Amino acid sequence: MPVLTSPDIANKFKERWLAAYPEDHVTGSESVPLDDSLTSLHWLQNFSILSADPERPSGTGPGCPSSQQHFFIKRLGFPGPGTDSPSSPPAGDTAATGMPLYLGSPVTSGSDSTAAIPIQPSPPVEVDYKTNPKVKPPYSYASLICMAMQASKQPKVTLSTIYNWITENFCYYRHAEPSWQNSIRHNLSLNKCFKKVPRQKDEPGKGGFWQIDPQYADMFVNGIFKRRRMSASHYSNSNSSSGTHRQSKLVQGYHTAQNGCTYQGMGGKRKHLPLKNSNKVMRATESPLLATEANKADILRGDFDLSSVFDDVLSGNCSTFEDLDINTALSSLGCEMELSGQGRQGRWCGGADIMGQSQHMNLHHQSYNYMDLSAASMECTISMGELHVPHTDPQQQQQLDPDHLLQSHHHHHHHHQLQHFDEPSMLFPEQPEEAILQPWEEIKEEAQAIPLTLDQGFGLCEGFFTEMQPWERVESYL
DNA sequence: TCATGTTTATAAGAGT
DNA sequence: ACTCTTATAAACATGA
Repeated sequence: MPVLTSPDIANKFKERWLAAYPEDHVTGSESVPLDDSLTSLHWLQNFSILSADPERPSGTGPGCPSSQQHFFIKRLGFPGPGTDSPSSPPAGDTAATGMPLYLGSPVTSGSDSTAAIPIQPSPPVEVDYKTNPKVKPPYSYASLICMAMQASKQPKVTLSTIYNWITENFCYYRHAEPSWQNSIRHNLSLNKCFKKVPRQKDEPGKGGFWQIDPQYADMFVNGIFKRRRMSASHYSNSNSSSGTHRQSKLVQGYHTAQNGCTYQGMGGKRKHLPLKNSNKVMRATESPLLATEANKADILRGDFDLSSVFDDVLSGNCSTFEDLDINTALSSLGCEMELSGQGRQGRWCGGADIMGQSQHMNLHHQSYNYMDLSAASMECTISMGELHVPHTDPQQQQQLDPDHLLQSHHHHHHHHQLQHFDEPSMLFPEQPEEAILQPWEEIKEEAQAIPLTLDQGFGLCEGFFTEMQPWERVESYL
């Protein structure tokens, strides 16, 4: 099958989008000046778009994903379903910032990535992280942990589960010296985003369980850690207790509180290769050329830190509106907050596991809507309706290029459909005790965590996109 | 003994 | 220059 490169996809999508929505024609050069926090959500949102496709063949077994799925899995570099191979991430992880979207073996030429989007300065290449032991996945350890937690489908996971998932999905770590496990443990211990759940006394087994600390749920956006570096003005401008509160956490230094959920999920742009093997290990993060590409891709994917936006809004720092299509952001949140009144709760990490793979988690009827999730840091309860900035306001409505519209537009038109978050997040399972799976109920986690399907692994993160309409599907524009 | 978990130290890339 | 963030290494403790 033909494999489309990123520019190909973008261009085709753009063309078809504009054909369908000529009113959305804006100058492509006016990309949104997203700050760094807005450049790191991508892969999972993309992932969500794809995996949210209700018609996507679900039985894509190992090695036989649907074409689209395959493309995106490859494209996103995320360990996909089952044995599908992880491959180049789309600058999702911080560590991926500035990295080539593809690395490794060339796939397609991208020669017809034409005018509209002059990206992809170098031939796209692709890395199959699942089978390529040479390339270190550009995900931070925190992100890896996070992925493993998501993939496990359990509210809490053991260390070995995390190990197993990582080794299963990233060949690099299968062959790497085990020091990376030390780093994983180090991350779990130091990063306050991760919370240890002690094993019950009468429960056999070793070690405790780990989960995302709900207190930091708002730092966990769409399945990845977000840790944007706040500007000084942001700090000073934030006088609401909410904003201040959370920022006070955020600004905790790594050395004073390395734990302060300082991980961005998107990993740092770190090469930092051990001398002993730096010559053989190539981390796919080092193409300055493609940093721009990555940013563009971010925009293309409409990735931004919604929680940060939301936070900004609530803290009265509306400067963000100048940088973001707030409607997009808010819509993306599924944000008519009335949803809480339905007893259905939203969450930052979306998670409508629409395909009903929630057998295990149906026990968890914890109530996390957006407010709940961020209750620790945001004390006001404001209807999102009040926050809507009329997107007829030319000053505030950001000029989106068609690529950006890829995502934002469907939010504009369909955010009302994104209000349903049927599935409680398993990542922040601070539900009433009786609702929590007892540790011993952790079902064969080692065996189960590995061979995940796309949906199983990441349905959790589909929150914003779980109810995509057919027209919303990317492939319909390709 | 080994797996797990905590803590300290250090290095380095990148942002401010 | 300084700070933040992440990676890496290592010492040490604990418990099965």
